[in-house]
Amino acid sequence: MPEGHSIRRLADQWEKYVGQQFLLASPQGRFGTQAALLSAKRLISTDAHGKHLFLEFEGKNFIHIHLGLYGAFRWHHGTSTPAVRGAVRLRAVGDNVTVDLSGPTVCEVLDENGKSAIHARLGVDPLRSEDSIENLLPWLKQSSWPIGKTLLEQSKIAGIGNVYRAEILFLLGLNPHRLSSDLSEDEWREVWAMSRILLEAGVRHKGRIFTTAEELPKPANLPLETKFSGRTYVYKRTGEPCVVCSTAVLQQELASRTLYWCPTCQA
DNA sequence: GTAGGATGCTAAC
DNA sequence: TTAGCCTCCTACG
Repeated sequence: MPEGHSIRRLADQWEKYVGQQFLLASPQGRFGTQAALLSAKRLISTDAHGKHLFLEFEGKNFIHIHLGLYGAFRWHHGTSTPAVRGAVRLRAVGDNVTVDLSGPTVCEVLDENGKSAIHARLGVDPLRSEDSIENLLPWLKQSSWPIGKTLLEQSKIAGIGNVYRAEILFLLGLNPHRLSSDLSEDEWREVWAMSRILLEAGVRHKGRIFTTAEELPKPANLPLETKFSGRTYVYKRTGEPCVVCSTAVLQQELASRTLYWCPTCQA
């Protein structure tokens, strides 16, 4: 689940508890010392940038979390504290909620400078309304990276993962191997706009990626009244007929991740 | 019921 | 470059 939309959603969920005190513990042990340090402090604010989540506690201390591939939060509403299930790195107990975090790639406490350093190495985020792709255009114009690689590069564009990469490129009919410098500025603006639309939809759909949803933009030349059997157009659909042209969807490695695409629609 | 891959990154080598 | 994280989902039987 954890592409940028999931992290934004988590920040929104935590936002409801701003002002509350949390008792922090690390049942698994790996976050024990730092949990003790911040335990019983009030939650001050939340922030999400790309796939990184920040929870600010009193004293300008930030818990920085990156879920990686497996990481997950489990929310238990109510006053009873449930038994720990699995390897829980961080348990936060508030007035009316218990939140368990397991399997993150990163869970650490940072000060303001540490947080700034993370922001500094992340690119523009389609879910941060103040961000735009305009300042990145000069870099894109001279980049020889294929766009399928650029979209996953968190230091340039933050928040897009492997599912959204495949779906964004398919919806716009872009060949993933085209060079970043080969796209016009307007094409990059379209990529940005589509990224925004899809990630925002992911937040609305409770963190589920559902790019074929009715209200979303459709690929060009989509036959009328097409019925979809899945939540994505090409992601994880190797060998299945493309919904537009019936060509078999291809699978191929690009930037160390499995890319799915239609060689006809994305010629 | 079980096996295996994955929406991703870090740290060790 | 590779192992590790340690969970969830899907495909298979």
